[in-house]
Amino acid sequence: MNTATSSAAPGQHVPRGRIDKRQAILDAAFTVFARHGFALACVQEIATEAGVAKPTVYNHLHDKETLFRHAMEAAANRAMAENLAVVDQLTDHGADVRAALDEVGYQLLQRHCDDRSWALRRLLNAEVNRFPDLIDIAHATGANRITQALADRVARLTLAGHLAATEPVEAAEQFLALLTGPMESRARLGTRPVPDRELRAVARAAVRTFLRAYGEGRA
Amino acid sequence: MNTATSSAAPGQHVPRGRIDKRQAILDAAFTVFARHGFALACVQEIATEAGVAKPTVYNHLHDKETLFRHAMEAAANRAMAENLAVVDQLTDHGADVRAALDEVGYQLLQRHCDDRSWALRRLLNAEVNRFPDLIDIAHATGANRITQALADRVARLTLAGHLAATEPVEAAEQFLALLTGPMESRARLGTRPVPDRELRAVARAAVRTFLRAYGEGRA
DNA sequence: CACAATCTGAACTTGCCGGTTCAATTTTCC
DNA sequence: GGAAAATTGAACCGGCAAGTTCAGATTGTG
Repeated sequence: MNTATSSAAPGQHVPRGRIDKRQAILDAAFTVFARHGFALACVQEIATEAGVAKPTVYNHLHDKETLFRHAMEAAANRAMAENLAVVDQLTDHGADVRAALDEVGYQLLQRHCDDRSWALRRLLNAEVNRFPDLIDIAHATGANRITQALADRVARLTLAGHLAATEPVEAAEQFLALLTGPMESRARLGTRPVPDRELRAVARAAVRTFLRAYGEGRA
Repeated sequence: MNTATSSAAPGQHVPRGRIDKRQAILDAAFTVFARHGFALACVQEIATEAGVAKPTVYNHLHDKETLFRHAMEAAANRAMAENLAVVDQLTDHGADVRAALDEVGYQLLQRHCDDRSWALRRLLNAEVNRFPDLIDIAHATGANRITQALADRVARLTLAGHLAATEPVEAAEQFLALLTGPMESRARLGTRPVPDRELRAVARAAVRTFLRAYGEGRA
């Protein structure tokens, strides 16, 4: 396979040959699946969106199901990486815990309210009956991973005397719940863009009650 | 030919005439839609599930879309009523706030983890693109309604000196978030039955941090 | 320039389902 | 008992999309 030649996107013009068609197909597949759902998404539309002919799609990914699986997995991995990067920011700040949590909470909410994030969760919900294994993969590489990473940070903050979290994983779970819970009703399942001001406000509220419950002054 | 008296299930003799076919059709529709999603659910299967012929379905509800809408609306109303009944239990108990919140939280989680509740949320997520108005209706008669009812109870408890919630709606939102948030990862979108013990534990944890943040001792 | 592999556009087969029609039967109501 | 309304089974139409096939265009390589 000569997919090697300049896989790093030399520019814009799509060279009619075989370059990184595969990635383009996966991206287009996620977009179209997000638009119509699995059942009504036709492969022709995916091919068109990717600037590719239909047989080419079937050449790279044998059928619609594997196409869906690979597209979902790629999207989940990307979202997970972004969220982990945000959580890792909680390492340095040791002084002002509230400010650090505010910022991390805000950025987590930004990722949470991204169009592709909403689409990913929507598709997981929608097709859980047809692809039961996908939810295991997504939760393992998704929610659980982030909860654990956040629990690590909480444990460090607790040892440093900045928090009083006796159960780091429980505290992490509840912090995430306080962040994402109030968004469900505001974002209308992703159909309504939430202004940054509102994200900041929700993050502040979440951090406020989190610190009231797990703040330094608590036993 | 007549499908003959008592073709099946001697328990409840099916009165072949027009009785409450409509309700049977709506129930069957929700079941089948939950099973296959809107796109792949065929009306023939709904008719069979309801013990009815296909033209009868189209006789009561003109097409597949209105059938879906009515089925979803009925399911949402039922779920809302059940949740409101639970929240209303928070009226009498004035003494032991923690015990009352524990019980209400547990029962709310039970409703939240019901199969039909999960199916309802799944379908809302899945078909939000095709039925954008459904989410408004569901949220208005669902989440918002319950949040407001709970906020009412919180306000009463605050005035009675049992809580220190300066913002009742925010407190209610966060209480619900603390309850339902940790369930997402545990219930696998409803594909995994969560034992009662776990529901109790999650409710206790939610009430614990809620009372730490909004308990009587707080300002 | 020629060879091999791939990509492309289009047409085709196959299967499924929404929605309708219709004659025969059943139920309800008077 | 009898008429009106509803139900039933079955067949039919129309449309849509998955997946395949095929000849011809394009690309990379020696």
